[in-house]
Formats: sequence, structure tokens, C-alpha cells
Amino acid sequence: MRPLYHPSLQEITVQGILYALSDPVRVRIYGELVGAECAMNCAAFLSNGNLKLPKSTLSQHFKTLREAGLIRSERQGVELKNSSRCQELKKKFGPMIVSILKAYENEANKSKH
Amino acid sequence: MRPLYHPSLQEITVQGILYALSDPVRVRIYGELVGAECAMNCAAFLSNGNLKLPKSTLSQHFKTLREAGLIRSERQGVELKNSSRCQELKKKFGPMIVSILKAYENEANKSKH
DNA sequence: TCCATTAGTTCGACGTTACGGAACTAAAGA
DNA sequence: TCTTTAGTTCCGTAACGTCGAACTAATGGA
Repeated sequence: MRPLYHPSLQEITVQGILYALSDPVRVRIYGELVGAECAMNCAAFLSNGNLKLPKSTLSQHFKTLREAGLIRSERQGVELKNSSRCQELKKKFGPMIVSILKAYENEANKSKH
Repeated sequence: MRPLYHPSLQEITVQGILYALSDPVRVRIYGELVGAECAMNCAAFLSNGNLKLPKSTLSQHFKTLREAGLIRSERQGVELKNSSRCQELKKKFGPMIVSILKAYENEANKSKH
């Protein structure tokens, strides 16, 4: 198992972020991580809510988020602790990411009727 | 040639917009259309600047932008007049699109050194 | 009216990426 | 050492992107 790659702040691109967030599964994961109090492991999303995906697929989605620079994953024992890198990113990208998450939320709220 | 499909405002999704804007070619096109005084035809991008792509590829990119709801294309004689739908979109998505374009601009400016 | 031109779309082949099951690996405990 | 747990990697198949070639629709001559 190769070490997990995390891009440095300079390497993170708008394009990469938009691509990563243009998938509903990844947005759900990222949104939860942003809202989470503490780091979450991948398995939390295996059973969780309406996200029923094979773990190989989930692993790929985490990798995409990680390599886009949106999240950080640290091995802790058997599991991986995932957290959002939102503090760092806010400096570089300003309101972009927040406004994207808000737009998704609005959309979800509207479709409830 | 089938009529060009334009989604209604309600049909436009965050996901579709992010996906459309996660491609450098489409961002360039969209950015220029947002900044343009009047509508531009597709051919303007064929020769233009550093965008050297075959017209079939360009046509696909315009289609993606159009079906994501970002631009409107109207046939006028032989050509297609493309314009951004930014006024409509601003109502629905607030600052999201503007902040994305700004983030791309920042990135472009920084890489100039 | 017919032909040529211009602007863009569609088709089809090829390459790339995504999904998901099966096999694998790394850490930790019995 | 064996087992379990948590993720990753591999690989076959399906979906998507790119671009040349053929096509279509509108317009302007001869």
C-alpha cells in the first residue's frame, strides 16, 4: 500500500476542486466532513445513510477528494481518519467552496417539496 | 439538425454547472462569454487565442455548456449567437458562479510569475 | 434554380476514465 | 500465528471524450 498522496496548497487547482465536487457521492462525503466535529473513517460511509456503494468505489471517491486537495486522510491504526482541509482552502479560494456547498444545500432543500 | 436544447431554470443543477466548469476549455469559453458585450459565434473560438481545437470538439464543448444551462445559443443566419445566461443564473445560484470565475482568474494571474 | 461557401452538428473509431467484484495488504488483537 | 477489520489495488466491462470525415442548414452568387 503506497503512502497517501496529498497535494500541497499551491498544487491545488480550481479545476480539480470543481471536478471533485461535480459528483453527488463526493459532495455528500465532503459535506459531511466539513460539518463533522472530528475526523471520520471511510467505513462510516459504507453503511451510512443512503450511500450504499461497494468499498472499492468509495475508496476511489476518497482518493479523488484527497488528490483534489479537499480532504486529508491519516492512517490511525487500521483505519483512515478523514477530515476536510477547509481552513487552508479558505485562504486560497475564498468564498468559492462555501458558496458551492450552499448551492447544493439549497437545491436539496427545494427538492423536498 | 435537431433544435438546440436549453434547460429551463429549474432544470439547471449545481452538479451540471460544476462539471461544465471543471474543464479548462469550457471555462475559457464561458469566461469570455460572460465578459463579452454581445453574443459571439462558435467560430470566434476556432482561431482565437490559444484555443486551437477542431470544430467538432468545440461544438461538443458548446453543447455541454448549453445543456448545463450556462449559455444560450440562438441561430442567426448561418451562425450561432452564444451568450451567457448569467443574469438568470445569478438569481438561482447567487455568488457561486462569480466566485468560481474569480478563483480561476486569481489562479491565472498567479501563474504569470 | 443550382452551385459554392460558411457555420455548425452528427457519426464512428479510438483512447481514457469510472464502476464494482475479487484478491490483496497492513494493523491490531486473540 | 491466525483472524478480523479497514482500505487499496487489479482487472474486465461500461460510459465518456476527442477528433477526422461526412452531413446539414442557411445564404449568396451566377
